[in-house]
Amino acid sequence: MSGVTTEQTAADPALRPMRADASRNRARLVEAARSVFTARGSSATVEEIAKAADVGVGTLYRHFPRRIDLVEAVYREDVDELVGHAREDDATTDAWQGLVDWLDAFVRYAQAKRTFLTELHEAFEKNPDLAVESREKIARAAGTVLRRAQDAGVARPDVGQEDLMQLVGGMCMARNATLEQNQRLLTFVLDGIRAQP
Amino acid sequence: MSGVTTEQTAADPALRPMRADASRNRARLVEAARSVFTARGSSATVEEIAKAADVGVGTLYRHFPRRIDLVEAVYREDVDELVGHAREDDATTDAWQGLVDWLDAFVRYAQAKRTFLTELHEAFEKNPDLAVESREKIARAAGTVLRRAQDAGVARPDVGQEDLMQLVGGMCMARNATLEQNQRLLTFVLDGIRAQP
DNA sequence: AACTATACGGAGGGCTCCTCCGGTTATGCA
DNA sequence: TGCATAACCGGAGGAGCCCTCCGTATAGTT
Repeated sequence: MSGVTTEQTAADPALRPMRADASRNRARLVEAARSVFTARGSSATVEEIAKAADVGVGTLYRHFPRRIDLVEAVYREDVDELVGHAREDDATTDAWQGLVDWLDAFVRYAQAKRTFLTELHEAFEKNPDLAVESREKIARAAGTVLRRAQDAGVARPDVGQEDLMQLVGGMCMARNATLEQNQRLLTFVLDGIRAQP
Repeated sequence: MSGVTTEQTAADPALRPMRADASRNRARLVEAARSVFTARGSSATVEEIAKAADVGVGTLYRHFPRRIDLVEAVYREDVDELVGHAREDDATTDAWQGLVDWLDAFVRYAQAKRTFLTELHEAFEKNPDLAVESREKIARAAGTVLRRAQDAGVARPDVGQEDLMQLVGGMCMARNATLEQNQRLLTFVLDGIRAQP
């Protein structure tokens, strides 16, 4: 239920808006890919994904010429959704709660990333820009929510966005850590970041 | 030139020593696999490896039932060679030089590991024991060389083996770091560890 | 030297990624 | 609205790769 987005492939400049069915199918394909990758991991096949999206393999390959492009598309959506969280609650919610919510989203994102990490690593290998672009996007988002909390006086001013990423990112990268463990650890980090009255 | 080792698969207990040609072919296969994986990365095929070892694919599959088993074998050899370095220079060489040499070997090992990291991650995924066993082996070796240097009074006594691993391991995991950069960083770490007179 | 257990080799099966092209559908214009 | 055409859909099939099977060759033993 993410609305009808008339997005188009990043390659061609907007000569024409994508046809309605094409953009709908593209969205369904990414959604299906996320679902199948999460369920079957590395052994997910493109036929499976096409079937889950109610689409032929030909259509799939029109949108995503190589299997790895699907992985990339899913990952890009995940990253965009994560950084989107940082923009939404601009003035509506509490600054501290905004930080808490965003870090929680980050932990969930990192956890989800681990379910198809082998595929993702291959994507990074094939397209190094993907890694640096995503890292920058996320760093900017982290900076936004952190600075907002600091400006409101609820977060310690001597914590940098890099510190935050290092702390939380490293935490999530550790093997055999469950979502619950990471969320528990996150509360410790948050206690450490909160401004002392 | 590693000598004729009459090793056998880890699975079956020693009912009989491996036949000479079999053990020779096994060694050649691992050697060929290392070479081909290093050269072609993820796109290395088993046919290529068999040809490089002057052996048929049937023979390859007798020794390594699945492609991933080859990756595992190469990795195990690399780890064993690394921890071997820690034992060789027991009383022959200087304790400090022993530590330096071993850490240098470690950096080289980590660098080599990155050339086929996608494959390796899959191997860890399939066989989690491989990761923990290797980590323990390496940790023990690190402890050995470190303690020896500390007993000789040339390394600070307040540095733990875990600190060492965290420091050097984390350093090597960073993306786009060259062997030279890491070796430079290693000199800083060594300066920090050396006992102050 | 003969015998037997063990290993070798490579043709072929099955699966997966990806391509190609005839049929179908959406969009712009009269 | 109705038509022309450009864009899109679908699935059969090619190519390549992992892995199996079984007849042949060889090392080790008596």
